[in-house]
Amino acid sequence: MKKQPSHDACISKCATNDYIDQIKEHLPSDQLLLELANFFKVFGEHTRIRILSALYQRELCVCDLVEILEMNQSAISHQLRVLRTSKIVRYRKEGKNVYYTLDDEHVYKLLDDGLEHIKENSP
Amino acid sequence: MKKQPSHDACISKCATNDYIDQIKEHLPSDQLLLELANFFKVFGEHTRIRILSALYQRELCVCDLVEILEMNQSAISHQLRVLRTSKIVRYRKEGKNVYYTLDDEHVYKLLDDGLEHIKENSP
DNA sequence: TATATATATGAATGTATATTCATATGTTCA
DNA sequence: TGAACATATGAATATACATTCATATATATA
Repeated sequence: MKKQPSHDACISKCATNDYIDQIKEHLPSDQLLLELANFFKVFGEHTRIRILSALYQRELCVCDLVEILEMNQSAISHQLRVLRTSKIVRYRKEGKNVYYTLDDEHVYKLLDDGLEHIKENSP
Repeated sequence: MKKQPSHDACISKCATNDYIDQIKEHLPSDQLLLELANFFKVFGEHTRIRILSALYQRELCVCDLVEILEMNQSAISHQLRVLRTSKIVRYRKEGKNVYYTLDDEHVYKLLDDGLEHIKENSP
C-alpha cells in the first residue's frame, strides 16, 4: 500500500510515492497537447479574433472583412488561411467571392466562454 | 425599410446597405478583443498547455512540474508567471514551496472544449 | 479575348516571445 | 548565522510569425 503524499511537502521529494509518475501517465500525449496548443494559438491573435468576432455575427466574404476590419486584403487572406487550416472556419466559393463562416458550435462556445472569463476578470 | 442584402453578392459592394457598418457596431471593442486574444494566446503554447494539463489533475508545486515535464526550472517559472498574470492559475505559498492550481471552472471548461474539438477533428 | 475584380500566396522584414544562463530572493534548519 | 533548497527574474539569444509588397490565380463581363 503506497503512502499518500502529504500536501504539506513537495511530493516529488517524498521518496516513497509515485505520484509524479501517475500524473505523467495520465497526461494526454505530447502530440495531442501540441495540437491543443496550436488550436488555442489560432484564437490567440488580435487580427484572427477580430475576424472570428465578425464571422460570429454572420457569413462574410473576404472583401467584407477587409472593410469591417479596415485592413490589408493580403493580411486578411493570410489569417483566413490559418483559420481554414485549423478547421475553425469553413468557406464556400460563389463566383468571384469566397464566403467564410465559423466552422461549428465549438467555435461559438469557445468564444463565448473566453469572453465570459474576460468579463468576469475585468474590473 | 432597408433592403436585405443578398447572400449572393459581396454585401460591401451593395451600395444600398449598411450591413458592414452594423457588423462593425456590434463588434466588441478592440480593447476587449485584444484581451480575449491575449487570454487565448496563453493557452496556445506547448509548455503552458502541458503545465495546465498537469494542474488539471492536481495541485502541484514548481518542482513537481519540473519533474513531470522534464524541463528547466527557470522555463517553468517563467511560464507560470505568464499563467499567473493572466489569472489562469492561482498559487499559495507553503514554506519553501509554491503550489499552483487552475484558477476556476472556466479554465477546466476551456481545456475540455478544446480537447473535444481536437478529438473530433483528428482522424 | 481583354479587362476588371476577388482572392490567394511567396518572399522579405520586423516584432514578439520561449528558453537558457546567471543570479537574486526567500525559507528552513542545523 | 550560514548552508541548502525552492522559486523568481533579468538579460541574451534564437525562433516563430504577422504584416506588407509584389504577383499569381480564378472568375465575370464587356
